Amino acid sequence: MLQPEQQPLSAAPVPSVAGPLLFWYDRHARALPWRVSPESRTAGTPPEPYRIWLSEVMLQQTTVATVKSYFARFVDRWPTVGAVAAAPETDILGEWAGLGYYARARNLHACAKTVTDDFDGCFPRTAAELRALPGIGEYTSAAIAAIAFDEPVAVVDGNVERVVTRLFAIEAPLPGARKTIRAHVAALTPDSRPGDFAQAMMDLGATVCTPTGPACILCPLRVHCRAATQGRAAQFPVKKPKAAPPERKGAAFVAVRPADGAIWLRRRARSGMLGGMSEPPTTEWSARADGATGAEAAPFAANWRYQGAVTHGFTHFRLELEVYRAELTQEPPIAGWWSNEAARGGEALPTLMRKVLDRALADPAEPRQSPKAQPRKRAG
DNA sequence: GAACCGTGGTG
DNA sequence: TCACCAAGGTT
Repeated sequence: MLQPEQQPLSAAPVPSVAGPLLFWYDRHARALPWRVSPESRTAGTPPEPYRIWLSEVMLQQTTVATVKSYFARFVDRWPTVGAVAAAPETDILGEWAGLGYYARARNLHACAKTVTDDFDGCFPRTAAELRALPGIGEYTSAAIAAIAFDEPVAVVDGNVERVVTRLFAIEAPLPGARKTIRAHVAALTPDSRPGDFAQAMMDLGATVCTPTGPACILCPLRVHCRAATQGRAAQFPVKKPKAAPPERKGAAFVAVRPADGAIWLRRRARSGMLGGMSEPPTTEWSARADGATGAEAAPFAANWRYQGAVTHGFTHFRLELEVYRAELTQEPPIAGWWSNEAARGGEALPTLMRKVLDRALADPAEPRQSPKAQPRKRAG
């Protein structure tokens, strides 16, 4: 059913977009570690499905700049999907630590095992089949199918949404406008070079049709773009406003073994926040008013001393954790393990927990304001 | 649909 | 300081 604010697809500049966009892409495509250049592609070098899959999962809600170093370490350590499948899940989580959205890492491992066990180590070649694999949704299935296997499917990510809402000056707010956007992309996608078309749309969104200050003067599509024609590009996409995230509060307890400075860690539940990742023992993270804090909330008795608090912003709430420290000569009466400094770089510690450890181990003379976690250090 | 799930960069 | 954003998926 066509909504009043939607334009009929017949009004779309469909035939003239793919040509100039691919012409632009052949000259301005970004060089990325998982990408085969347009020239090599034309010369017959296909992209490796394994590298496309891995990069696409890492790139979910994550910037190219952040992904590059993680991608390099992953493919160096696990060169094939079979190698990922054969690795213990804790190793995958350890290599993913700091990248966020840790369900991606668990699903990545599950997906690798499915591809290895049920598909003889070869990724299925259609978006519909890929869509059934763990961690591969609407976007990622289309992206892999188009880029690795030349299937002409609509690939819609945040970049494409921005480009399309500007091209057609779509006034309806996201996420409601997604169906309309998808229909436009499907109509624009060519049967020839669908993978390059998808990557070209995303490159355009990342480098020219940017969220703020779009460089319309450099855009190969500006003559087709309604928003640019009206001088309103930066006004799109329209988004539904979100409520401010609530605050939660809790406490973290860092037990230190004086002999070698090792710290007692445990593994979080596989589901929920930071699922499967490592941490020093923490309380539940409750609403700010009734959060369990103070040394009384500790999982076992010790000479806990307050070391200051750390704050951390998650997608849907902000957290303040009080940090307590105690020296222990005996093993604590709860499940876990000692992790010394040499082992700590390889632990699956999320950024929040690295902030907690930094706070707990900081020199008491240091000011307690610095909220940044130290950059991740790795053993070996 | 909407809530849940991380983190780092940027204005 | 803060709000927004980034190659989204699952429940």
